[in-house]
Amino acid sequence: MPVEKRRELLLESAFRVIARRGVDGATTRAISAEAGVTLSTFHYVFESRDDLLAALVTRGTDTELAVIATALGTAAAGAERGPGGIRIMLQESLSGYIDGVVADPEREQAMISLNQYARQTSGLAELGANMYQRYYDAIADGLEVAADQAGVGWDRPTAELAPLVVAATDGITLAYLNTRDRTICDRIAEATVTLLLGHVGDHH
Amino acid sequence: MPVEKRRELLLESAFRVIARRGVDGATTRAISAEAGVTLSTFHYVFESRDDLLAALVTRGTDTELAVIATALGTAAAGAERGPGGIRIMLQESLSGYIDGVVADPEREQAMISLNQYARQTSGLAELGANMYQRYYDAIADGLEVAADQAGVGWDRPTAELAPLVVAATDGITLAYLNTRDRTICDRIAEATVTLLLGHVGDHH
DNA sequence: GTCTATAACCGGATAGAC
DNA sequence: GTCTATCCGGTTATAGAC
Repeated sequence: MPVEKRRELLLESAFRVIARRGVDGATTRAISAEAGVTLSTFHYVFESRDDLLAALVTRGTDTELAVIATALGTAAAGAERGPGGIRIMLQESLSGYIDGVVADPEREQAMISLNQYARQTSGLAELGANMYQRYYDAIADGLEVAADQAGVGWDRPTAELAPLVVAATDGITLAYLNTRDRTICDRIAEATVTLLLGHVGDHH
Repeated sequence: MPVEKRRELLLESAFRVIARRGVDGATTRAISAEAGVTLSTFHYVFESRDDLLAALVTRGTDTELAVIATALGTAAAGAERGPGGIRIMLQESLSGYIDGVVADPEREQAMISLNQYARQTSGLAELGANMYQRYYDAIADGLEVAADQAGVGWDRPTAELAPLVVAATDGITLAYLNTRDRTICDRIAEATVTLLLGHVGDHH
């Protein structure tokens, strides 16, 4: 098997192990076993465990951004004109996010675990800071596009609204992971939608 | 030194080590060194590392609840009558929370690390679920008291509003840890206050 | 109660055969 | 490229002296 393929396989295996047992539970042995290869193969592909984890952190950020972008994109595409269009778009985006969390809570566990690892690992810490800025940018973009589509405007820069959305998704994720109660998540989402609608101006 | 005193000392040391290096970095050696005792003393007081961590998780929840209760209590005590009183009380509670996060981000790192550890440790997982429920209860109580004090009411059960507050604090914490930008936290707090004020009824 | 010393184990990483 | 075998450092936990 070519190195590139093995590399991908190992990254996916590592992510699954992290989802179950956290970053510190993701030993080189556990990852290799999950991928069905031996320890030597691991080290043939990656120089070290740290090497794999760094790759996984950047990859995780990128795929997460792609997910956000498509989620916002499809929701925005279906938006009708007027504030009602924005409302529906926001509702669908957030309930779509909740669907994702409920369908695969372990994925979120893994993302949180990786974020935390990055934050307290020198060399990856700046990357974590960047990660949030990129989330903010992506969401600000989505809000912009959606408003254009609906023919409305925001009463302040979307760069100031985006952090509210990210904070809401973080709050939703932690609420679900800790309580496993979707109703609570739906309430947080509903409140977030109301909040954002309060910042919709008459028209662009 | 009596066992009870050593126990407390070791728990505090463990918390500090976790704040710096995470739960997995909190080895028995590191904790013992931080406390200025040897490994054997550790095992004289605690049966095992797992034993200490379990104790720390429950203790962490309790102290956090106490912090919340007093923060809400003092903020509520100073509240004037009418919706304006509620607004000030909410603003002060949240900006006080942000002050705490900014003053000691590592403490929050430790809380997050412990919460995550509890969630994926069998035997402690249920405790994590309980933890959030207790936060909800404490905050619901605080909202109730504050409304009484201000002579107003909420347009729905405070049990439904409390998760919004917890989600907001989670969002604030993660925003700060990842961006180190207090301005963003203040915006999230301000939005949360506005959101909650939207649920204040005319009077109780 | 607290120490030093050590047993038993697990983790990352490498050597060398194939 | 992938394997088996091994080294080595670090970790939990315990034994036994004081």
